Amino acid sequence: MATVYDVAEKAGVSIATVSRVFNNNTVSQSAREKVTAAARSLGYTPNLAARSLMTKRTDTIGVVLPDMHGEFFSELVRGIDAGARRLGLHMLVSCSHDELNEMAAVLSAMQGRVDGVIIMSPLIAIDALEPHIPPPLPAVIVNGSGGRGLYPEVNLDNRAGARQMMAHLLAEGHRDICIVSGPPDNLDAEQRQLGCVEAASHSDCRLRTLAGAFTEASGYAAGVELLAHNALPDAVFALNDAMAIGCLCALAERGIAVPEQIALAGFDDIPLAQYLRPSLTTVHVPIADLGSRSLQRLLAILRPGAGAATGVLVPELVIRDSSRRACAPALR
Amino acid sequence: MATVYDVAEKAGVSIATVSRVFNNNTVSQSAREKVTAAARSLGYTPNLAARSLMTKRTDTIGVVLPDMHGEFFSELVRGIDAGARRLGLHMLVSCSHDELNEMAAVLSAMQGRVDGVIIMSPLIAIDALEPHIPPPLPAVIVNGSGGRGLYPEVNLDNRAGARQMMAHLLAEGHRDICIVSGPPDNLDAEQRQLGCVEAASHSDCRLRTLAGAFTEASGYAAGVELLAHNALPDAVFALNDAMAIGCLCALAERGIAVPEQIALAGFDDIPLAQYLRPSLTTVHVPIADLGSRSLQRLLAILRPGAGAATGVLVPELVIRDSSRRACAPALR
DNA sequence: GGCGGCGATGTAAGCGCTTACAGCATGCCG
DNA sequence: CGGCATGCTGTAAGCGCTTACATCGCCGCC
Repeated sequence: MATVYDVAEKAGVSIATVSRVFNNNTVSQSAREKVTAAARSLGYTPNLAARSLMTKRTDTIGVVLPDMHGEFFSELVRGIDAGARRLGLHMLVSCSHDELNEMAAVLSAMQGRVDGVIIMSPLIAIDALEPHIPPPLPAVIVNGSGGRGLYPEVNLDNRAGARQMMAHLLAEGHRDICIVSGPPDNLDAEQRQLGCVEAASHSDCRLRTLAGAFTEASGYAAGVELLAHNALPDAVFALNDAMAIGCLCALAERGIAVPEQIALAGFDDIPLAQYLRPSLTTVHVPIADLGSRSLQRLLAILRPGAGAATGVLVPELVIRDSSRRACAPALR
Repeated sequence: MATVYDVAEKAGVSIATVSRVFNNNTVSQSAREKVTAAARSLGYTPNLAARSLMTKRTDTIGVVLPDMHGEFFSELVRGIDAGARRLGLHMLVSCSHDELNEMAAVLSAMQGRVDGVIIMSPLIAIDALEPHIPPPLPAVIVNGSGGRGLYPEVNLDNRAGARQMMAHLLAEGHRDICIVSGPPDNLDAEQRQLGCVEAASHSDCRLRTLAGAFTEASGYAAGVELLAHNALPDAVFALNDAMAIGCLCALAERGIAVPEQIALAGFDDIPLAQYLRPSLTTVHVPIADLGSRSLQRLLAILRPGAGAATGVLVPELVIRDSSRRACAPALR
């Protein structure tokens, strides 16, 4: 690999000038041209390790994620990557961390490789995690409430989303609503559930809960369990779309018509939600926004001056067929 | 930040000894203990830029991906990440590259940051891409056929998968089959289509093609178009599951029963394929394997000695309800 | 008892880069 | 015409680390 010395020699200038050319510093036009030509002909690329040894920057941000499947993961990463690339930053990703130790290990391994991290940790409470974030490492927490305010957070207002859905179901006249919950200890799931309870407490609604785990299989199981009892609820609110799909499958197998006999709703608005039969009423979560927003937040720390955006995203109710009052089935 | 000098001083040894402790070289037990203690008390972490300046390694591998949504992306990354973490490697990810220039830019930016790259490029032909891979950068190509053999490839045998599905549909007695194709120039799509044509040519089957784009919406559109003609085919084979779902939606809206009036099949076996009504016959693609396999391949270059696994993964036919011969609907 | 061998340690030389500082024209002002 | 600000360039130091090489005991053996 060619170095600044090779380029300098070939261009007939000093290494300082070469460096200046590659850092957009003040260099005469003629020198700049000589250097660029020499660099190209030698196939020179600055050695980034050496550079970051001097500059103390890596131009890389770390992304530490839990064990996520499907859309959520991809969208979030896309959201971050899009922003990062625009800013000339790279993205060091590490996923599938559901345990504090793993998380801590990854965070300490990232130290020195990244200028800052975006951490998503729906299972591990932030206050437990905070001591494991190496102090000099700027960090932003995504969707994990409960920090002591040491790190900026970007949160999705799961509670508000759940409240909206409940309000909709109540408005449709449902008074016996069954929730299919998320995995225990999952913060998103907890917040969604809380929203439901809040909304229900302001009404004369009966609320039951069935255990779920954010997977299609657990939704299916919940559907089966539902059918085992003789009294069917008016509506089922699965706390994510995957479970709603599993549940829908169970109901359809037993010949229960949705929404005629029972209304169904999900949460997340995954792309195919609108292509289910019936199309699924759900809460739209702007996942990519969550990613780009957290990047902005991180950037506000790394490059002071840039203003930070707000840290709360409010999801939006999307009403489709699966929750509509029994009537002529609409076409999509 | 503390350096080797600080630790050396505090431990009363030389910097070489400190370095040796952190690189598992021969050091006396007593020295090792003194150094570890000093390091911990100072919160010392080796500076990775300096280290890789010396060692010429970054312990990081690059992952360059196209614009992918949904499962595929997450699963692939999970497959790679799982293997990488086990080996103490990091993962620099860059996604959403559908254009040669972007791809080239990212590859050159990765040079020096990674020890090797895994490239997936279903839209850009490999022989066009190869000149843009910086020569010193070890690379593995995932699922992009057509290279000149300069780089090892890990491929999914899309063609074999499509042939299997066609064989199944033919065995079920379908002789008028409609394919919903993938995006133009997408290599996976092309291979799948080729497999279909091959299989059909050995039979007395009539094959039609409708344009698709691997999205639910395009599948829906294809379904609508299908219904516009009066002669419905016996079976629809959507070249991925997302389109099959869209198509199913269009058929259901018009009251066409699947599989009674028309059989339907997809490709990919996304997790929820089995939770559709009817459950979707599809071709199972071991995506995470694709990721871990390509990592293995890359490793075989980086750490010679480790044997490389084979580079072709054969997908597996998964027969569910959507293609079954008209009969009593099975329960899942 | 001297000597080769061996294992642990220290010394010092860089890895390739950025950047403070100094040097050197050049041009302008007094 | 001297002096000084200005703009470009070169010199050299040093970022924090690894590692070749030299050093130094120390042991066992001839």
